[in-house]
Amino acid sequence: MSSPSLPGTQHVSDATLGRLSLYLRHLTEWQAAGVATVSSTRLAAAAGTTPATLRKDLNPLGSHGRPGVGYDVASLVPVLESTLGLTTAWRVAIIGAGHLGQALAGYAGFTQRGFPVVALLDSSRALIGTHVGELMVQDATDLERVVAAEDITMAVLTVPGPAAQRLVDRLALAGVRSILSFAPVAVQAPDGVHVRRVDLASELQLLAHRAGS
Amino acid sequence: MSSPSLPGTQHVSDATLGRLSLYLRHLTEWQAAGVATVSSTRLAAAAGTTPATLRKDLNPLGSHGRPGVGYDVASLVPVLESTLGLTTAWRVAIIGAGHLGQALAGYAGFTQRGFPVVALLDSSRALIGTHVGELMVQDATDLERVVAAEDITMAVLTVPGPAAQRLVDRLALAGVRSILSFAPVAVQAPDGVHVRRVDLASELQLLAHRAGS
DNA sequence: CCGTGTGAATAAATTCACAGCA
DNA sequence: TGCTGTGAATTTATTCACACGG
Repeated sequence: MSSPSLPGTQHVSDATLGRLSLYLRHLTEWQAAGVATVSSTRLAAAAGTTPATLRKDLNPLGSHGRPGVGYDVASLVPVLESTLGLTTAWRVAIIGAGHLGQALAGYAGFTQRGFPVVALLDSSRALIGTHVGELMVQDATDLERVVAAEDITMAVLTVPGPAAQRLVDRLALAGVRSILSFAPVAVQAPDGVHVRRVDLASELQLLAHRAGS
Repeated sequence: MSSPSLPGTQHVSDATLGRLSLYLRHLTEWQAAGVATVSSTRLAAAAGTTPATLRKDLNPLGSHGRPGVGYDVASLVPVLESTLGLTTAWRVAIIGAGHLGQALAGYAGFTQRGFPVVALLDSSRALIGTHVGELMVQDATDLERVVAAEDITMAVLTVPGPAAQRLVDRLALAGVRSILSFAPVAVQAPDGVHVRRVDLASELQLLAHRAGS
């Protein structure tokens, strides 16, 4: 499945990407506050990691730090944005307008960080046609039409486990290649379609284990 | 009931725990369906991992599989529940009654999997006193009193980044040792207090990167 | 002096391979 | 024959240590 790294596109691991996202968040904050340079020690502390890890993370993106000074904030921000794929205009659809789906539709964090939610779908008669914030819940039967009409490039699945696989199949067929699923089941997707799973109850169980030991 | 009499709790990694949670989910489903035994191949497929990894995951929990047959479902379920800390009665408070907090308060998945939400707090005058499902939003100023009165053992933080650290400090001081934070900032906690961070926008950025490469 | 960039060392997680039991 | 349990090998991630530039 993994294609050899194309010239210019160094491989960046998932663990690293998660941290890059945090780095970017702090850098934009500091950029707005007028901070010009930042040392690896300071940025690492803000992101909850170590200076060594941070430098390793930033290394494959090119040299944007000056010895004795630190990293140039203004120079680093666009590089991170580009690496994280924020140069493309993403358009997100949320499938499943239950509690979680409605909340994510109204969650300002998504839009703020470059992922505007432009459609909300559900299969329940009771929900279709109702309004959640500025969005109207659309019929999940029309998934393919909505994806095309709204130019959806990313989907968030907040549906019960059993419904997830079928929706992933339909989304993939409709051309959506990035899917974030909250369903607590493993799903399969064709090559080129990326599914990432977040299991909230699982996170609580992990905490429960640690507290018990 | 029969807690594993092995005195030393073997170390189980975070990566493994995340998978154990998924295994448990499928096992309870199959147990209800009357399935008696399951092979590592089948369970691994359902959880989206490999048989070898699954056997390694289950190994430190003791031998519950029989060669040539597979794992005994009824025997494995309680072991996983015990390992994941589901034998204690957890009581969850959600701090922050914004979109995300309200959704999680009404999210059935938490209660279903052993983590009932029994309190919802916020600092906004406009929200205090309003009802979300069966819960009334309480004043975050009273955090310490609510933790004691409701016997809170776990907290979910759905507050803006800048507010997170202060609340972690107060929760730790009030005796809460397990915290799940949705704030996109690193927080520090004293020894014995576990904080796990989930950054939803970060998950989308990870997908965005993969799609761009 | 600081603080970056990076090779070397260490630690962790995953995969392989196979002996042995039902 | 099928499938577990587990040591060994491999891949991946993190930490250490230090040469070199401002």
